[in-house]
Amino acid sequence: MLEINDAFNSDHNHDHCVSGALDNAKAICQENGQRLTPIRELVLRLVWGSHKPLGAYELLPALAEAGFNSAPPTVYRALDFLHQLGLIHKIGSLNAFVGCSNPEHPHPSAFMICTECKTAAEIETSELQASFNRVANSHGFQLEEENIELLGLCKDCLGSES
Amino acid sequence: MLEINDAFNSDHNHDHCVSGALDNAKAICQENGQRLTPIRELVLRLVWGSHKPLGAYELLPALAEAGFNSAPPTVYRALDFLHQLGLIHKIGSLNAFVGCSNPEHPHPSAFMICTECKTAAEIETSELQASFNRVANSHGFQLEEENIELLGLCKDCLGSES
DNA sequence: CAATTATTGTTATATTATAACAATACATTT
DNA sequence: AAATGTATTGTTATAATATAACAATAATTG
Ligand SMILES: [Zn+2]
Ligand SMILES: [Zn+2]
Ligand SMILES: [Zn+2]
Ligand SMILES: [Zn+2]
Repeated sequence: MLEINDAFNSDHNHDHCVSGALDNAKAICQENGQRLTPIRELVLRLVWGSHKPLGAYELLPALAEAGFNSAPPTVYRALDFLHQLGLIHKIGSLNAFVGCSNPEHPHPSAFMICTECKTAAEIETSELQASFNRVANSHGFQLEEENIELLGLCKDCLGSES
Repeated sequence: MLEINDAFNSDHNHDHCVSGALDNAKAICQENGQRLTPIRELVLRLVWGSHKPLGAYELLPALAEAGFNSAPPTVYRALDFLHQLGLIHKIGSLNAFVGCSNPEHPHPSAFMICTECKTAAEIETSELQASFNRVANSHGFQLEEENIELLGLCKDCLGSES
């Protein structure tokens, strides 16, 4: 059962993604005794504005519009906070951030990323996990974190090629 | 048969890695009608100085010492050249580059990376490939490139913990 | 040799990220 | 509520990573 979020389904109700993410964030902050301050919530909303990973500097204008300080440390602090709680992932090859679809269950960062429309869809890795563990174990490597990026063309972009 | 290079074997003869990499580079440049100029060869040697990924700016001093121009574009051009021929990989989460152990056979970038000693050991992904293809196919995704990073502690660093 | 192309040199700038410290807001104790 | 300590945000400066643009040189081709 390989699951994925709805990122590549252009018909999905994205408001559900956002409201779900906000609900998750509130619950997780609660559990961890952390505060989802206005800045943090705004940054989370902005990151969840779409399923396309956003760079830190792309968030600054919206912070300014909302009346907050919009210097880099402000947004990086919020991103670090959200990242540490597992509410967002960082896509290393893009230097960009995207919302986590399932923060209630901590898991590695694993995405299919469309190089055309830039959409990043999170992959459920439980099946892959066995393979990774086998590779690691066979070399005495203690696996602690994973960054998995599958790059290519999503269904929609394949369909609309020249 | 999961294979790996000798990166995590501290006893390995690293001169073999370097000379092999140089031989491969010369052959591949030949086949592709490209020139392994002195700058490009030096950058490749520097990247192969160890199995620890190096940032572009870490290479500049050595370029200067060797009498070359040592401005960023020089090293980025050489890195881009080597990357396009598959002679080196870029580790996205580190913004750093490491030599490819098997450039004769183009393949995705896949590494185990020790967060303690910084060594990056390339993983043979043919077994994982089936899983990745299955995930991609099941979502109509046309897989074109992969960046796989497994982070953790290598055998040696596990053994010498406090 | 002349013309063309590839490579390198050079200067400037764009992009991404963090350090350091001050000011404010929040929480806790009295 | 006032005092205290902690967490968060504001602010300025700078570090680290990467590219744009054009000039100069070297290599290749005709
Ligand atoms: Zn959505
Ligand atoms: Zn996630
Ligand atoms: Zn070696
Ligand atoms: Zn390789």
